[in-house]
Amino acid sequence: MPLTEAGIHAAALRLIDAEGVEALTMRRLATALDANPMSLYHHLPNKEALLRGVARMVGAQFRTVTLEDAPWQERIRLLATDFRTLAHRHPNLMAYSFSQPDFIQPEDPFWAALTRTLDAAGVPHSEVRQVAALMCAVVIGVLIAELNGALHQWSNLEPTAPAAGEEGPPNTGPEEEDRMFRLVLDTIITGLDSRLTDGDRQGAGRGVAAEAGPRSGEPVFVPRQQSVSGSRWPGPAPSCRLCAEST
Amino acid sequence: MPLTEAGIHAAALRLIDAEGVEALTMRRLATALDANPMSLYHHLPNKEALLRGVARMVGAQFRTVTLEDAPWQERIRLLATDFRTLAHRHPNLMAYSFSQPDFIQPEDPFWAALTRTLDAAGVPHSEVRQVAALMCAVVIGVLIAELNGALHQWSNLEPTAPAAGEEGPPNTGPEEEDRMFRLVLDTIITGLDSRLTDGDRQGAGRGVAAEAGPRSGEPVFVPRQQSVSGSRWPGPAPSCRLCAEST
DNA sequence: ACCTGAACACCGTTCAAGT
DNA sequence: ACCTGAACACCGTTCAAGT
Repeated sequence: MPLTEAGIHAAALRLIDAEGVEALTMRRLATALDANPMSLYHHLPNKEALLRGVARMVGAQFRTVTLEDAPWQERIRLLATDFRTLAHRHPNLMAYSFSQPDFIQPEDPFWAALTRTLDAAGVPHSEVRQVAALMCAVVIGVLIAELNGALHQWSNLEPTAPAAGEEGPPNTGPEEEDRMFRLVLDTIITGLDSRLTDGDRQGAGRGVAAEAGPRSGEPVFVPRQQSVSGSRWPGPAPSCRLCAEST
Repeated sequence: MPLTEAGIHAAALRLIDAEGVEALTMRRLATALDANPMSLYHHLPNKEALLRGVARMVGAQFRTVTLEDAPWQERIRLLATDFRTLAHRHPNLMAYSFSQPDFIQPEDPFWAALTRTLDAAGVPHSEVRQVAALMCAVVIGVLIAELNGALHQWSNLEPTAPAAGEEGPPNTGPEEEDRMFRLVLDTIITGLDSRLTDGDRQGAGRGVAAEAGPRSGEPVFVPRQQSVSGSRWPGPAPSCRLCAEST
C-alpha cells in the first residue's frame, strides 16, 4: 500500500459510501489509510480534485454492452435503469456528484451508447447531443429526488382538497419508486416517439396556441423560436423583494 | 435592525446570491449584519436551519395566479417557466437547494397549483401527487443541469462519430437553453397527453414487449407491475470493484 | 431577554525540514 | 522521490458571563 492515487480514490469512495460526502475529510481519509494527512497532497492537488476524481471514477463504470439490435425504446430503458442501479450503489456520492457538471464525460461508454441509440431512433444528427443531454438531465432529476427522499415525501403531500377519506392508503414503500421511475421513462419515450413518428399529433397541445406541427424528417426537436420568458441570466434579478436590503 | 430571523435570512440570501452557498459562513454573515457571530445563535439553532430557512423562504415565492381557465398544457408550461425564472433569479441558492428534500412544501401555492392543474388534466385523483412529484423532479433535473453548466457542456460533446465537418456550428449560446427547456416540457406534455387521451398508442414502445395498453379512464399512470431491475436499496451493493478493499 | 468574549474541536492547506 | 511535523487561517458551536 504505497499510497497510490487510485488507492486514495477507492478509500475515499468507501468513506463516502459509509458515512456520506460531508464525512470525507483529508484528515479522516488519511487515518483510514494509515498515513499522515499531508502525505495525500503528494498525490492530489487538493480536496476538490479528490472528489472530482472519485466521481469520474464511478461515472466511468457505466455498462458498455448496448443490445445493438433491440428497439431504441428498449435500449433507452436499459441505459436509464443501469444509471439508476449505479446511483443506488453509491447513493451518497451520486447525490453530490449529480450537482457537478463534469461527471459524465464524452469518453464514457454510457454517453456513446446513449447518442448512438438516439441516432438509431431517428433523432436528427445535429440534435442528438442536445436530446441526449436532456435525457440525462431528466433521469438525474428523478434520481436526485429519489435519493434525497423528495419523491417519497412529495408523493405523500395532500392534494389541493383535504381528501375526504376515499383516497386509499398513501402510496409509499420502496417499490413505489420503481414504478414512478418507469412512469417518467415511459412518458418521455412516448413523447419522443410522438415527435419522431407522426408530425400531426405533435405539439403537446394540439388546439392550444396551435404552432403548426413540423413535417416529419426535419428538425422537430429544436424549433428555432422566440423565447417567451423575459428574465435573463446570470446574476440575481433586482426585482426580488427577498433581496431588498433592510438594514 | 434588531437582528430578526427574517433579517438574517435575507442577509444570508444576499450573501449566497453574491458569492455562492459555500461562501455563507456564520462569521461572515455576522459581520455582514454588523453583529457578533454568537448573536446569530439566539435566533437560529444552527447553520443547517439557516440554510433550510432561506431555501423555504425562496420556495414560498412561487406564483399564485394560475390562469384557471387556460388548458392544462398551458398552465403546466406557465408553472414550469415560473419555476425556471425563480431558479435564474437565485442560481447559487437553487443549485444547492434542489438537492434538499424539503424546499417544496404542501402549503406552497406552487404545489397547490400544480396538483390542481394535473387534476384538471384528468390524472386520476389517487395518482395526482405522484405525477406532480415526477414533474417537479424532471424540471429540477433540467434546471440543475442548466445552472451548473452540464446542459451546455453535454450539448457540445462530440457524438459517437468524430463528426466529419458537416455538423454545423455547435449549438451553444444562452437562448439555446430556452429552446431545450421548452423541448423537455413539450415532450413530457406530449407523453402525458398520449397517456390521458388514447390508451392504444400508450406504452411508449408499441410492438416492444407489448404490455397490453390499459383501458382509458383507469389508473394508466402507475400500473402495478413487477420490478425489472433487481438491485435493492439503500446501502452500497458489495459487487462494485471500486469498493474492493486494497490495503 | 438579548448579546458577548474566550475557548474547544475541528477543517484545508503551506512550508520548511527530514529521509 | 516521498513523507512529516508544526503552523496558519479559517470553520461551527458551547458556555459562562455580562447587560
